[in-house]
Amino acid sequence: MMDEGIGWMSRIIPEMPAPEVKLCRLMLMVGGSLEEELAFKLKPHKLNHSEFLTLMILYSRPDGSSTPGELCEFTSQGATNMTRIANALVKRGLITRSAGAKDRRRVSIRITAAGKRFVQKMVPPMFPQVGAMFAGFNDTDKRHLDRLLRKLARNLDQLNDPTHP
Amino acid sequence: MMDEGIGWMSRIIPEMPAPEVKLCRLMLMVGGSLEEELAFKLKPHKLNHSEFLTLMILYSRPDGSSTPGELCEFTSQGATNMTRIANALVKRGLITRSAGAKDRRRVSIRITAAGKRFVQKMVPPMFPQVGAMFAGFNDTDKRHLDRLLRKLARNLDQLNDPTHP
DNA sequence: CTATTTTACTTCATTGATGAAATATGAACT
DNA sequence: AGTTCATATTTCATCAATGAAGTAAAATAG
Repeated sequence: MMDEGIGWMSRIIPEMPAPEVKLCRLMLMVGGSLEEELAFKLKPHKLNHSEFLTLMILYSRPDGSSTPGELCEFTSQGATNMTRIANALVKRGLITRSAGAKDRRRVSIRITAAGKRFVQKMVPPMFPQVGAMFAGFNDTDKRHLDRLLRKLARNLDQLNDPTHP
Repeated sequence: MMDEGIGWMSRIIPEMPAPEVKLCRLMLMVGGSLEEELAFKLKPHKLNHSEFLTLMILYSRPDGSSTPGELCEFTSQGATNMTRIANALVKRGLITRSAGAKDRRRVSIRITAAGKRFVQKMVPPMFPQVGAMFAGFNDTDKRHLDRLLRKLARNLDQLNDPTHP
């Protein structure tokens, strides 16, 4: 269906790099499905992707704490949205927000015991679905996919950044 | 960075399928970057992803026309949003909206001559970037990536659908 | 042939994410 | 010390996307 569309297009616009364009569309589609799937699994817990990711990052830190700025980097969210996320998670008692000790501009965000329990409860039931996603993938497939995605990620990063655009 | 986070996590939650979870995160990250990159290229033309995709689908149809419902399917957008998209594109003169002839519930949406010119003007400059994304990918890499992404897409589709959930 | 149900789309209210501006603290300069 | 500049976060206004309810035209049932 997408193949037809792009096939037709490449007949009208012959200089189009059809295979690469197809891969782009594929990536976008799969990425979209995956987000959708994740949102679906998170909905019962009243979390969205960015809130979940924020919580998971806090969970995965030895000391369970970070700052809004750091979390913005790690989650690639804007500071504005991080404020909202923190508000939401604080309201649910999953994290705490406290004035930074050393630099008082920095706000310290820390996952609570309830937050940790919450993660421990909600995450494992997602594992089977994650497994099912990769049904039919052998170890070589997984290694290849990992390698290709990482290379793609690097290329994408360099695309706008590249110290000399 | 992500590797560390997941590495740590899998130490606390040993039943986690770490390689698969990593691939998920990778997919989400790469998908996100790609969306971002696309949004960036579209911004100067005052289009967003869904509007662009809608326009491209119309462009790639032999008769240049469709209906909101069909476009919803193809773009995986909600009907509500399709109304907004159509409004926006009509306002810019890139498409027309007219009452359906046969079935008067169906609205006919058609790309205009101006819309086609617009596409022809804006699309080719994106090609170099698309090429750059796949720098260092040989044909085998591309074939592998295509195959793995399609398999992943199939698995994801079956995940919620599967005729008997 | 009318009454009900279904389909196709639109309108309205709400949510999540963003950009621009405001606030507050710390760092650097003179 | 006092002024200026940079950094960290929040507030406010706006937009895109969604869900729920509304409207209008077909399809179907009685």
